[in-house]
Amino acid sequence: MVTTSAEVIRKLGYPATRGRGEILRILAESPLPLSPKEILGLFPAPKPDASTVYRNLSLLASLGLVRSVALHERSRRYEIATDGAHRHRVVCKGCGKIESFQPRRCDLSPLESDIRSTLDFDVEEHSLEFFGVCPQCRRREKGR
Amino acid sequence: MVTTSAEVIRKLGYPATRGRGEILRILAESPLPLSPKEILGLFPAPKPDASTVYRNLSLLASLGLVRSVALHERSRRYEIATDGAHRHRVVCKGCGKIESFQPRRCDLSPLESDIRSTLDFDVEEHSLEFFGVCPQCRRREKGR
DNA sequence: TTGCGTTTGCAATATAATTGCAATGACCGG
DNA sequence: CCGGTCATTGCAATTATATTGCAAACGCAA
Repeated sequence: MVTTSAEVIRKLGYPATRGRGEILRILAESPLPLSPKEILGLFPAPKPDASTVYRNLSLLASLGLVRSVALHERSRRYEIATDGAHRHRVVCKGCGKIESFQPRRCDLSPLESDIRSTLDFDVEEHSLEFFGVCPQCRRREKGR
Repeated sequence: MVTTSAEVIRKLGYPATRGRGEILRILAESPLPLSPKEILGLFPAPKPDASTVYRNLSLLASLGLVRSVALHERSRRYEIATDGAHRHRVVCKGCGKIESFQPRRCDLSPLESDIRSTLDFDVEEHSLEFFGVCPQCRRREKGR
């Protein structure tokens, strides 16, 4: 039995509007985290107002259906959170290119217990991003 | 022999202005990463214009003397990068409290070689932040 | 289909960051 | 120590990003 995103949203107690469904679809189809503006750009006509996109991204994030990704940029980015797969990013310092990858292992539990015992924080999630130079920019740098 | 921050800046080819020295001092004395606005607030009079703070933070970041920290907030934060210590953050989802810590071990090199071999990116740095619930907010949640 | 509570579009507003330009400041050579 | 040069600063305007109030439109349970 398939569970549509609309059903998920309704089960969580909110009306499944067109905007919400589209945002989840757009993010699910994107290999990269998207900014609100990019999401709006990918909306089929009629495009909603930008404020609707912002409001829905906040709601979906608070419901745990999307996740915000911080990449040291001016604007936030969002990714789908419903496919369970935990992903990390590599960002090129030269050209800004973003690549996602799913780590073979991502065992930060020793660190998380450190945090638990030292700071008494319950850690619920983490965000791990890498910054470096992509092949193209490396070649360009070498060439100089 | 002591090396003042002014000397460091000059050696890198830029005039050592008052603003630059103060920013480095303020960040060096802060246990937490600060936003540009917070940094401005900590400036002794006469306070510079906000644009000066932004410009100098960009410059100091490009020189590698400060580092920006992304905590899923609207504004960037900055920390001193000259004390060598690599730090991570734990942010409370309830109240926003930020704690810094220096991990006992932070060995992400297996992940970084993964990235190197799979994506051919040269990884130069990473950013690892944790999000959870602090003791106070946990108590408050339980109490409800 | 109807009614009710939520969401949307729109416009205004808030917040963060960037830029152009004239005046000021840093610092090198003498 | 002083003057000249070039970078930096303050100021004001501008852009980018995000948030909010409110009336009209929509989603959905019965």
